[in-house]
Amino acid sequence: MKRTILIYGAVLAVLVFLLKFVEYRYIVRDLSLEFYIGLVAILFTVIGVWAGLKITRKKTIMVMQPAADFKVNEDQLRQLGISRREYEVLELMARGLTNQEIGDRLFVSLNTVKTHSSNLFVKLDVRRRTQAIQKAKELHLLP
Amino acid sequence: MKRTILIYGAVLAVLVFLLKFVEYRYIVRDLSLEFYIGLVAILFTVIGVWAGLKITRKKTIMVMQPAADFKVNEDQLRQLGISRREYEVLELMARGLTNQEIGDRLFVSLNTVKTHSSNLFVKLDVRRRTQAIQKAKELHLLP
DNA sequence: GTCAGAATCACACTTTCGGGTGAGGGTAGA
DNA sequence: TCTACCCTCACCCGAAAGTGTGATTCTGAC
Repeated sequence: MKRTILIYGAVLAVLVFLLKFVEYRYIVRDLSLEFYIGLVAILFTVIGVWAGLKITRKKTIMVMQPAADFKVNEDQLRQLGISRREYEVLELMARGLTNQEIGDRLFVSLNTVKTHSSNLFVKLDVRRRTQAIQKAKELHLLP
Repeated sequence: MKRTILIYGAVLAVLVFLLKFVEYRYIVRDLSLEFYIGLVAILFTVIGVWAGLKITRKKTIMVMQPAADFKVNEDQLRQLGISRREYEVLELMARGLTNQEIGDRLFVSLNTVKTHSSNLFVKLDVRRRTQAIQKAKELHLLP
């Protein structure tokens, strides 16, 4: 947050400086007032668009979370104690792969995948892979 | 789309007019150049923010659509030749129930559920229930 | 260095799935 | 009526999935 304020302050300072610079050029070069004004207008329109998006982006993402750009709920993952490997297995599971296929993709044995999936089921409190997928989606662990 | 362009054009026209008006006041009233520039800057910053939000809002809403109101794609069901009973099995399958549990709920035997699910897999062109669920969601047969 | 947790694998065993085949009954349309 | 489709069920068999126990290796934190 502090850093954000600093960045915004710096940007503002640069803008003021730029304004003064443009003003200087205007006086020296004798460009038309309209041109000068237009330049400022365009510049600040761009600034406005940028600032507007920057400010609202966080809010927007929160609202659209269920649909488009999905973000893994990592806090939930940590809370449930799901490890990296287990999560990888979960992902492939959700794509409908068999344990053997998952093992092949992750370069581990079938038994290893079974172990991971078993641990996964305990942590997700389910009994079958279909339930695991279901629950993982509810908890925003999967899109 | 045409209306949008018209609206944007009108706004632009108003802005130009406003610009001229402010300019006029500047000349008449003899306000400082800095004040004038500042005014334009603020005005266009606001415009920029507004435009930026306006443009991105539509995208956001469109993206959110699939999540909110789900409607079963019955045409797709008919096209694939999926019967009522098969769809019921598919639904319960997606909830993570075993074939036995599905049978209990639908008051039919395990073998019947197996038959239905087998037919389902052929119609959906998949090999496992996890894939069937996945595909059914892609085809908007399931939420 | 030690210790906890993760990742890896094995093996034996049970349960669940899925494929294939066949078959009987019900219902709606040609 | 006959045909086509749906629903139902059974049996067999093999393939996945899931359980339980135990063991080794590696890594990061203390």
